[in-house]
Amino acid sequence: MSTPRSPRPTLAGVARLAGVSPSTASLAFSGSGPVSDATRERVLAAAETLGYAGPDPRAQSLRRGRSGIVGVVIEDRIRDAFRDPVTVQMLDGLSEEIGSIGASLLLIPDTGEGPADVGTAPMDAAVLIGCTPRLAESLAILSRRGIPTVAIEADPGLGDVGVSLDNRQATRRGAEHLRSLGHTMVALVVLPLSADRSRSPLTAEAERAGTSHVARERILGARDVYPDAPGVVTAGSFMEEGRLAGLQLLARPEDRPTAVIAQSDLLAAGVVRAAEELGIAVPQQLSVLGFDGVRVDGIAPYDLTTLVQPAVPKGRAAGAAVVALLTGADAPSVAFESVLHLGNTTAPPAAR
Amino acid sequence: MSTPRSPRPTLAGVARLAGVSPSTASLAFSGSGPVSDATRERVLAAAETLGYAGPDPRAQSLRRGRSGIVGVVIEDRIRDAFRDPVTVQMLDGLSEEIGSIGASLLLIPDTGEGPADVGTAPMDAAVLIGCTPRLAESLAILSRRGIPTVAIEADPGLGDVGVSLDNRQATRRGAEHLRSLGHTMVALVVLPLSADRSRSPLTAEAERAGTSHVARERILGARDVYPDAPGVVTAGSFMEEGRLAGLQLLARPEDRPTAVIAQSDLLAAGVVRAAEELGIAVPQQLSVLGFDGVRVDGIAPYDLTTLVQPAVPKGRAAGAAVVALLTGADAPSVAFESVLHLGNTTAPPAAR
DNA sequence: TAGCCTAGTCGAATCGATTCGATCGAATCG
DNA sequence: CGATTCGATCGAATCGATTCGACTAGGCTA
Repeated sequence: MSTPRSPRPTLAGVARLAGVSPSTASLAFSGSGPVSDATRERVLAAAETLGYAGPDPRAQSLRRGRSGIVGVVIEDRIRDAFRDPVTVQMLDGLSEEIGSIGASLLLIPDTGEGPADVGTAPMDAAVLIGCTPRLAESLAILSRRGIPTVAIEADPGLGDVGVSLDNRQATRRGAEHLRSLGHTMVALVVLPLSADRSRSPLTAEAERAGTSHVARERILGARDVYPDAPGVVTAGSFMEEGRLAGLQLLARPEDRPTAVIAQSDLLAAGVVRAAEELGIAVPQQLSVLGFDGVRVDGIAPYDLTTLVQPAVPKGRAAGAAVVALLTGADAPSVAFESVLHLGNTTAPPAAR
Repeated sequence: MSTPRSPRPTLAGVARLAGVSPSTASLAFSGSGPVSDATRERVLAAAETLGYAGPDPRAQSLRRGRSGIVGVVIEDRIRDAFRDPVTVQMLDGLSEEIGSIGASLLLIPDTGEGPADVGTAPMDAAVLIGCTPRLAESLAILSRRGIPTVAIEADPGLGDVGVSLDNRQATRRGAEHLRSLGHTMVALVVLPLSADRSRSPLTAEAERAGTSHVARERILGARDVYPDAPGVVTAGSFMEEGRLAGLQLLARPEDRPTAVIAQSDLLAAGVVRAAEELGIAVPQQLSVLGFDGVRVDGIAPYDLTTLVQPAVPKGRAAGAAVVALLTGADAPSVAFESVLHLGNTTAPPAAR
């Protein structure tokens, strides 16, 4: 009659109804202390009566000093970040791993302006994916906030823990494969080198000015074998970009390469399509090498020769590092290796 | 000397150093009250000295009763959910819209078991994407927690606000287009009908047992025009699935359809590829109709005839609904309409 | 010069749970 | 049978900020 019932029941209310103290009620819910079965059931029954849905996570995270949230800093537009299957697979591995401690992922688009989420979002740890533009700034903010960070394929040394891939070495291995087949005229199809994503020829200048660690390393690996290979910089890791690059590289028969090293499978698939369009047989007249080893949707019946990187394990490793950082365990950086998968898109160059 | 400096500075510490009360310091940070410039600067300087990175979001959300987090309930595996470009685009629109109130997205994989995140994750509101299997249960949990929900393309009536699409009508319009071109032998390539995703012929039984609202509606739309069209149920919205379905449908020349209604652009693109492989010319010998109108990567130079749905606006609408729910404004359900885009993958059937 | 208003600041209560140490009764042990 | 121990429960402090009402000077009006 007199008590105006509060909109949401609280643990205190449940405790009162059950005739126990709030501390006991808390114990009954968390199961982390000795509580008699009778009491626990009384508390649970009271909760049922009141429609109490469990402890408020906000209060929990204040008191516990932990929110169960891991931030993932991605480039500004979700739709761009998630078009890359490797990113998605990593996220999947990451989610799986941190799920084991009951944490979940908060998406933090790293737009320069706006409500600077990197600075204000609640999280226990953050994972940064190497390709974000403002990586260093974001890291600075996070470190000031005292939030541990894991950096995936960023420049070495960034973040509390790094997860890296043998981009250069792997590409070199792929290039060596092409060389061993006898290719001498090889062209590169390169991932975006910097934040302003625009299509352009791969010039020495563009190469120097590039900020994408991954793209640079993969160029270097190719250059280890083919120091003078020309190339095209794309505007993103999409089949369509690969196709455009392919059309451009294959346009003039007189200086047409006999092999293309693409920096991603999507780009490679696009090059294959361009070749199809131009009536160039793959692999007889053109070899195409990819990178990633994701099941590219829509390239069947080809089986891309590519450098298979362990995308899901990479994500899992990042997740494990997060868990380690949060539990105070040792969190060593990890380096992953790619494996050359020999598909049917590479072959010796056509005899001329 | 005597005060063991606490690991992380707090607002109270900053206030003490600045010689003001905590309340004033809070005002200085949030800017929501009258504070003299001199004081504000003193507080900011003190924060700088102490390395204070701003109010703790955990405490803020407890006090404010709001966390700035919007949950997105997706199917269990991130890598599956995000392979669908429509989902990703919706997410993008959603993120954009809720970003306007400084909220960000928490990914909640809806696995049946495990730490039931739907029940424990902190969030101010939740968005459910229609295709999740345990939709009803999740909604029940959320409602008990008092968390407002927005359901995208779920069965009508679910969630506090619904965002829907004219799946049936749109498909009907597409089918009518095919009929007007003169097609009589039409086959369907259908999205997964239920949680157990397996390839199978589209039987009346499978159709009845289906739980996917979207797939069912799109079938009904096609049936409005072609009541007896045969079909194939795929295991997911992927090109490869479309290709497999296409190979199957087009295998025997004697009962080969002259047109295929695919329930997504990816499936449609796969059907086109299958036709290419079999030497069937599109659109001369086979018309293909898609759904979604996403820029399918890797289908160029075709321009798919498809029902363009406003994916990003759908996400934005969901975001706007969330904002409305949180600000107490009116949050009406929204229905979106698709537009038939006439590309170059449909044409009159070949004269025989 | 009395009266009033306003900008600036402060105190104290509050958000909802967790957790440590204390308490109390009963059971066990010698 | 007294002392010890253990299990169950409770009190009270605490996590870190926000916010409402109260209070104090000045400045302004009449």
